Amino acid sequence: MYILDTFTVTVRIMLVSKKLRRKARDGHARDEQKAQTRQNLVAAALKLLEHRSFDGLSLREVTREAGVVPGAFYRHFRDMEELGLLLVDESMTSLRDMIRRVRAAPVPTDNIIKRSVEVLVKQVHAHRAHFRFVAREMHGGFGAVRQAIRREIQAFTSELALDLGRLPLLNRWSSADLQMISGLMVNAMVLTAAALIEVPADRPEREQQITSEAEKQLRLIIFGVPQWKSGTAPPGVG
Amino acid sequence: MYILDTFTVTVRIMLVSKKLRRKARDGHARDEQKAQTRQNLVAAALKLLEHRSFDGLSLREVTREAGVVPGAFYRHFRDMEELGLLLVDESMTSLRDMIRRVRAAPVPTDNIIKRSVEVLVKQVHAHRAHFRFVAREMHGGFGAVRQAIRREIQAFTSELALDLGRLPLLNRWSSADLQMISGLMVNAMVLTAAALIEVPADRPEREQQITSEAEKQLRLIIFGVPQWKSGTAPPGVG
DNA sequence: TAAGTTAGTCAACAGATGTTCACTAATGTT
DNA sequence: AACATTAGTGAACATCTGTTGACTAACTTA
Repeated sequence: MYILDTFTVTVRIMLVSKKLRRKARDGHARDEQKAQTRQNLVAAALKLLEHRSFDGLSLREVTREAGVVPGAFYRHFRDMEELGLLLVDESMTSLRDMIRRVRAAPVPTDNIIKRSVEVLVKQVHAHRAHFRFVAREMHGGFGAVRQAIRREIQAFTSELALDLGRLPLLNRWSSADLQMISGLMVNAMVLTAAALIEVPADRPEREQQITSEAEKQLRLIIFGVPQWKSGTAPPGVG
Repeated sequence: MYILDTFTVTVRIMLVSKKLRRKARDGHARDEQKAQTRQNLVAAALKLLEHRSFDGLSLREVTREAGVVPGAFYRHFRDMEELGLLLVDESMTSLRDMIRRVRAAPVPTDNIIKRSVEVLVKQVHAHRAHFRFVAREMHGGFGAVRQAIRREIQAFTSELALDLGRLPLLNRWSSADLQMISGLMVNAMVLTAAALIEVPADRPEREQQITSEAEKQLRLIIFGVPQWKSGTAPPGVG
């Protein structure tokens, strides 16, 4: 009886030993541990979103993948929706980093286009899951998430329009037209990213093909501008 | 005892009375009824896909919406996947109808672009659910469906490239370049369709705005072509 | 008219889901 | 050293899921 009780206690301690993952050094061990779990949940979600879309994703799957009991989810998010919106936030940060990187170079450099595509490819590789999430949920079934993404992409497009306005080639265009052009470019970039994500890891030549196509497309868009007059058209076409 | 049995029978008949929906006139009443239910299932799925995406959709939801018991699903499809592939098929027929309609006009007409966008808008209104499905599942989480859509869109793009090659403006371009240009145009059209779908029914001015933006984009793409030489670039840009 | 087919029903199943609750032990605070 | 806080556990719940099988009445065919 005495021995049995001791045994039971021992087992119990082993079962909850996960809590010992980190020891208390500074005065914030608890907050750090919480942040760690929260990030585990986010990472788990992103991993699962490789094969499902967001509204085909269950709360229990996420916690299972994160190595945590279902109820623990509620210590971090009220909803799956709240998780989704956090993912949007994180993902858009990846996008913003990208444009910032392009802008960081001295502006009137040659080869802006080539450089931009290079940065895009690098960023897609570094944040594959984020880009996949954006491309997928941009048209996805989860209303709140979709709308959040659209709003952010809209803002992103406006930023790009401002940048484009500084190029000598484009600095005489109306902001509405610049908006349109940057819209076209953002579309091309998002779809390029989506295509890059689908490339199997063992087929690098497909990737080369996609990037050179993207460069061509961007060139075509930018070079179309001088030829283009709003409202008019060449004979036999527009 | 006697009365009770009669009552039971009566109730039973009422419960299954749904089968009387159609009477036997010609010799195919059964097949017609089956086809009708099948179409109900498809329509139910499309309706539900207005707010969910395909892998967030359950078999039971579909049958419930179609007014049929869950087991009945298997008389028509083996899987949800089979249903999904049928939806792809139906939806792509809508897309093909569209390009056929544009092509039906005498080719060297003026205003090709305006006409194309008009047809696009009409088609989106007529087959809203189909276009939503394509836009959503093109990047969606359900592998088989996504791949089927991509394959069809690829074929669609090639068709368009052929058509473009017949325009006097473009008939000297390599097929690879034509493919690239039509890719750009298909992107713009798909995204335009996606944007049109999101327009609330009570805001027709948003729709006007989207269509005129689409026209501008297509013009820009086509007018960029003469200016554009593969591999070269204007000073300070490419 | 009799016999055969079958679309759809009903009932049951094993399992997965979101959410809640009391509990515990490591952390933080006094 | 005593106290309060809380991240994570474990168990239970009602509900939903996909799939199966036996059954039946409308249809078809002969």
